[in-house]
Amino acid sequence: MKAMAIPTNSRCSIARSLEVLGQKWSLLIVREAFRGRTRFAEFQKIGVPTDLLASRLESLVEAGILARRPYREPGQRARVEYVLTPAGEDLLPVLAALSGWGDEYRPTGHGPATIYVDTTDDRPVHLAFVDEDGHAVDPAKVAYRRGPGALED
Amino acid sequence: MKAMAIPTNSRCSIARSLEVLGQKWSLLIVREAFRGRTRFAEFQKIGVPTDLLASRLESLVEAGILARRPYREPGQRARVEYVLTPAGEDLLPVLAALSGWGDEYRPTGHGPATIYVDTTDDRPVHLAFVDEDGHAVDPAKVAYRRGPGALED
DNA sequence: GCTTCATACTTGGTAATTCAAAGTTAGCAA
DNA sequence: TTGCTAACTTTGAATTACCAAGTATGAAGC
Repeated sequence: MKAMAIPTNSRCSIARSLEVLGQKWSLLIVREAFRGRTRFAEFQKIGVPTDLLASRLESLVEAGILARRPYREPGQRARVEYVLTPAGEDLLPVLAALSGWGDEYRPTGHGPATIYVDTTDDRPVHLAFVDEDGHAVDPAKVAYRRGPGALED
Repeated sequence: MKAMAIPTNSRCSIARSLEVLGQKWSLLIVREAFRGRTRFAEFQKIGVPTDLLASRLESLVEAGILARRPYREPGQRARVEYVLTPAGEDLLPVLAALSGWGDEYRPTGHGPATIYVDTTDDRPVHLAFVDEDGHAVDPAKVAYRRGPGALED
């Protein structure tokens, strides 16, 4: 139970997100959480060393991405499992962006291992930039600009 | 000039993307490239140690995200700079997803440092899941599913 | 020709992080 | 009291990151 505080000092929201998510295994643990995994032993299957898994779960809980939830199997002692919080659920676009890019530029030849669907009708959806009316815009026309919170440099 | 090969072995496209992008500083270097930075000395300003910067630039070039381009300032020797390739440009959704999440869940109180705009009319855009007709769908209804390239487990 | 300068890296030493494997803890059951 | 299981800790070696200093290249000025 060591400190492990994650400082939040950058003006850049990408850098701040990466303070939590940029550590090795963090996003893969979140991915497993989206796949319905909740328990230490289940997360372990992705190959993360157990000491790091314990440390990353602690960071993700501290960052509000996962929440500890007690559970008890019949005839077993009480234990804890880890479930996505709303902040964790909102990481789905990050995973979708990474998998979309990986499918396009680092393909395996087996097709995508993950797809994203609208659960109301099971139709596939994908990430896109949309305008204020909710209509997709040409991604080639989208640019990165400085916002109100940007510093000079 | 050492080897630095990046293996691509995972069936998961998120893991494959992270083989390149998950290394420390990689995504921040890409972010700077989107801000128009191209030169070693410019990238250095974000605080990355020079040995890592050299190593990351090499990885990003090897991954096809950046390309080396010779240039020459008047009265100076020929040098190289680093520009985004199409594969690199297509990382914009990854940055947008990370900054969107960071703005919401790790805010600074100064407003977003980065916004994304449609360059045809300068109107703000944001990332969303869209259906095949290009219409935004409720993000709470989107789920992660296994695709054709997934392995059993 | 020799020195100076700027940019783009290397190198060397140290600190921090990651890894694999083994050990620990807590409570339940036989 | 012993064994069992899931969830961690600990240990020590390997890798990676960090910082400061140094090197390489070629143009320009003297």
